[in-house]
Amino acid sequence: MPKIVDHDARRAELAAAMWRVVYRDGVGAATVRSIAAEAGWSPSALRHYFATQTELLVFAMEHVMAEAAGRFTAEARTGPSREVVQRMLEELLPLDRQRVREAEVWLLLAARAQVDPAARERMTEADEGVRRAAELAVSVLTGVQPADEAATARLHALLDGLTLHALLHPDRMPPHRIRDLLAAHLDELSRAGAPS
Amino acid sequence: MPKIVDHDARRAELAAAMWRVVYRDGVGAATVRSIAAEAGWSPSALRHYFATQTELLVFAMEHVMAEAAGRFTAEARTGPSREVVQRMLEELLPLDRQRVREAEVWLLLAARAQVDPAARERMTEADEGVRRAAELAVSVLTGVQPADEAATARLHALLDGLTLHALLHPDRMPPHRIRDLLAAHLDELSRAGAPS
DNA sequence: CGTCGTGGTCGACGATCTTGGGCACGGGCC
DNA sequence: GGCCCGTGCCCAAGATCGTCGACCACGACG
Repeated sequence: MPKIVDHDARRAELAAAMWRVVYRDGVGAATVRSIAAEAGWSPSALRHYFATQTELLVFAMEHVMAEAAGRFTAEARTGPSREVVQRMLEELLPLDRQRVREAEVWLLLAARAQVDPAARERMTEADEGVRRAAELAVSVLTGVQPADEAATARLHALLDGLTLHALLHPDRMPPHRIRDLLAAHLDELSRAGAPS
Repeated sequence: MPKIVDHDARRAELAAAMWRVVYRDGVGAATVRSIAAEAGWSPSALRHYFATQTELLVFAMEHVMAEAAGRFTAEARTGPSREVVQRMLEELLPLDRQRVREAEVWLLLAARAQVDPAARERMTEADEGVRRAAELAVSVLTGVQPADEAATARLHALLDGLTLHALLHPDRMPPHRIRDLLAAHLDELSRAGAPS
């Protein structure tokens, strides 16, 4: 049998090349050609590992989502306190330049999901992670198990809305303001759960 | 001097043609060529009224935003009650097929704003309208003048987050659920403002 | 009635993603 | 050790997109 390469490793390598391009030049530069050049291959080589550009974007997005999940499960291990919950959710928000760039890719995929059916279904997994984080936060802050479904959905929407505003108006929505608004919402959740 | 046409009228006509295409075939079909064909002109003719595609999108988006504003200032004229505020904000949410399509264009512009500087600044006006609506709602529900700034920003983020989720998971976020979640948030605002 | 600027079309350019055909390399088998 | 054939990879072309430049036509003004 012929030459054998580790497909999973190659896919991870290509995703890493894409993130290098995105971090350095922005999401606008994330073209198939530039990513291939960054990785040192021809554009056609990408097709052996990602049939379409959307697949590459989704794969790369899932990768950073998994990293974020790792960050906040590490946080959660220290115990489900109020501060831990806040830091956990902050891991999902674009509070530094790198995560702003990641959020740009997320937004690009959201827009593409309106057109590309493949992006639509695979995006679902991505923000299921955010939903679960919101669920955990609500459950911890209100002390109710299972977490209130409506409160979870509202927190989830708030997180994505804050992300969107951070991208659209970075001047009006600097990191500390995002943190404050999130804290205000979490405060209300705590009050609602423990009215005493 | 040569032939004279009403530029503003022509621009409105082109925007109307674009919305016909979007309503019928989705935002993915909103290409320069298809819009020109819908309007009955050559693609180059658009350039006399919109230098770039982004300009057309922004203009068309501003048009429907103005319509929405008209709808809810009509509502507001009946008096700033709790029900009026809810209906006013519901005008801004994708609760029917037509406004889902409008929200798709909004999302497309948001993604494009990450790349196209022209889209970025002009998008600002668009969601300033949403921000003002949120401000009015907060002021009415809490009975505090001027409206609490943080509460306004949170409501604004919630509105955009709900819109996003309605687009990404229409099955998990049907219209009545959007309404319920909004109502829950408005209830909390009322309680916070009038604790007695 | 002539002029010239505006309105409009055609064609082309550059960039994009995607696809098909072909070359090379190298591991398995005799 | 030498031959196969399948995998990996590239080149070039196709399709579609937004944008631009050159050109034609019409019509209002002088």
